[in-house]
Amino acid sequence: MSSPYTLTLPDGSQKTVPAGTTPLEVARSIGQRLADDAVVARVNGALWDLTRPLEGDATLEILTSKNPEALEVYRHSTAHLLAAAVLELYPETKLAIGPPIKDGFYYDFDRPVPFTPEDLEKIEARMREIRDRDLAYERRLVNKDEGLRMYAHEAMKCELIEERADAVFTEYTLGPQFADFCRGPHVPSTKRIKAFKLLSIAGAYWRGDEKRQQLQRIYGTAWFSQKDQDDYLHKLEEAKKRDHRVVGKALDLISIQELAGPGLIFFHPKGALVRKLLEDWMREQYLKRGYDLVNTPHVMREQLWDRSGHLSHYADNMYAAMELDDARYRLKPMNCPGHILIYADRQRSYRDLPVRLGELGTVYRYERSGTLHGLFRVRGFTQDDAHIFCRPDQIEDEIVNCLEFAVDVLKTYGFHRYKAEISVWDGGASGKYDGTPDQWDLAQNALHRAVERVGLEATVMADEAAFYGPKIDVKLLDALDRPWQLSTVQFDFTLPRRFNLEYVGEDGGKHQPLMVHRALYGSVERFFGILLEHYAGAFPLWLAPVQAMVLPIADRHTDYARQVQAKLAAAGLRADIDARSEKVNYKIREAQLQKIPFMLVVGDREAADGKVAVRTRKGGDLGARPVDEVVAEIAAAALARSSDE
RNA sequence: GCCGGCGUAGCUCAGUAGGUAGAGCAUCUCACUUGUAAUGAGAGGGUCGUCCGUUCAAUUCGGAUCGCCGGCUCCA
Repeated sequence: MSSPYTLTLPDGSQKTVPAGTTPLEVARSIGQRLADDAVVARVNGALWDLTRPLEGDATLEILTSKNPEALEVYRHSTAHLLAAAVLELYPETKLAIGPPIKDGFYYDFDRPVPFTPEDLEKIEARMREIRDRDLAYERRLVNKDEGLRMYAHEAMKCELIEERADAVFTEYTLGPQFADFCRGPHVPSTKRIKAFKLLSIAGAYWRGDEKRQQLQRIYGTAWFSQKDQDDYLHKLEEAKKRDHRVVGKALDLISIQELAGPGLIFFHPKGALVRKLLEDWMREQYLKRGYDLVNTPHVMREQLWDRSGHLSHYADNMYAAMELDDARYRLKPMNCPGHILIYADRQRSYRDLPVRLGELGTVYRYERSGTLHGLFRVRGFTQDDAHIFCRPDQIEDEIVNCLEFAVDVLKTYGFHRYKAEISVWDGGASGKYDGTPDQWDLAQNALHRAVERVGLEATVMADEAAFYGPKIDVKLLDALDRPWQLSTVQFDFTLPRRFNLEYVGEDGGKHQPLMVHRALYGSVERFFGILLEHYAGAFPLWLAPVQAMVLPIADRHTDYARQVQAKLAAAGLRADIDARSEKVNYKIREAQLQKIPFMLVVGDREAADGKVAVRTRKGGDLGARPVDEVVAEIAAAALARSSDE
């Protein structure tokens, strides 16, 4: 029992230590710096408190602030600090859970009186006070029955203990008052916690279930150093500045009108122009890639939605029926039934397949008011929606084509980091999925093989498929490393059956085609918003609503400026002229704020020599050059659709 | 939908312990004719989101409602 332990360290070396040694002591024996920098240990693969004695031979790794898992532990400990501060200030508060999350942590509380922003300051101050007391995070073993009695006043904790705890569970204390049912591990003591800040208060449902009580969640951020935290807060500020709602307003691209209703987007002239470019590009691609463009009505009889199953599965998200003289009509929430009707309008031969029907289809969905968000979550939006009907032997190629198309979209718009998620079923165990095991196998295999063929990095999400079929989603990281979901390719085993879709096979018999939904921008509105944030409003040349602004220095240069503008227009460029009687500095500032790619300054010298002084929004003053040369160059750059400038 | 916060000029925001409001920018007018990120002066502009209530009096207090923001839930 008291025989020494043999520890295996990450470099493969071995170390013998007395029984009951803690990881922290081991770290110290290696070096004081390591001990100072240590946050948590990994013992036999599991995270372990630095101060928890080892229990036998083990592999041991000391995790320092360089390790992402250590940061999670650190944030979890900060969450405990928050809870301890809240209980000191507001002892009647009940605890729910307080996990680390990306960039920080939160803790959920139940308290009759809501927290206010002023409370947040008080709590944060108290956290610092407790931190300075340097209390230890002490791990204690508690017998389950005894624990339930100890936590009797904490109903939510009891619920968790009942559900998660073994016969003996662990709790972590912080000083004499605070104890929390918790798996741990934690940093050794509160003085380890350096930089943190409480950020916001929000409502959250107990266990994420909206039928249960609503708790108050306090969000915070925590970092190993003040600098890391400052960088993070700075990044938040930057993100705020490129918020598409702010930029969209500043550049006069879009608006949402209260009189018209929430979640409904108005595209102003410049926004509409950019949108047209996005749509034109997409339609061009459809035709190039063998899709047929179709258009389907915006309102259709309710029977159609009954047949498609939307009425029974999706009615909550649909606008209410309109009574017309002969029937009830519904605004379309999806384009698929319309495309299906076109497919089914005539008999299809196996030779006709694949049939690819595409539409920029505007759909309306009733989204709950609290979920609306700028262009990202709206009630009316346009999907670049296509449905592919094909034979089983074609499906893999079709998926490959969809994925290549999706990657092309990403590259065209300047997104270089992305990955795929394949959502599969649970194997049929739950019975919640439609379709036969054969269908699921066929479809999921096709998805996996297609991902491999395209060379996409993909993760498999078990039991995340839609009930009607597996899918693959493409997610991207934008200029600020924020993830967005973009393209989606989804199998549908349900609709072909509901609409009795058929084709006549080689054998003369009738067969059911496979059907795939796919949208690459997803929603044009949302994609527009993502682009706005990605580029911070500075659209690349080919998308910029105004590509060049001609700036006459004085009124006498206006005529020459118009000639320059005419040349730009003749080259197919969108050029404006700022002929106001203002100083050049003023005009430049405005053009710059409008993120116009090229400013062409013309004064006496340029007018005399047939030149323009070129200024780019990024590069500043580039000097004077012949007009024709400059126009040709800009036109060529626009045509190249470079995503960077 | 739920929890919390917010709603004052086109924009960003100040203000009134209840006595019908103010700045900067923008707009308009005039002067300046300008050389790479804001020329100066003057003028116009708000039923203080909407409705109801309390009050001699409400932008201010109370209630309702609409919208927005941060989350939760849900999702393209």
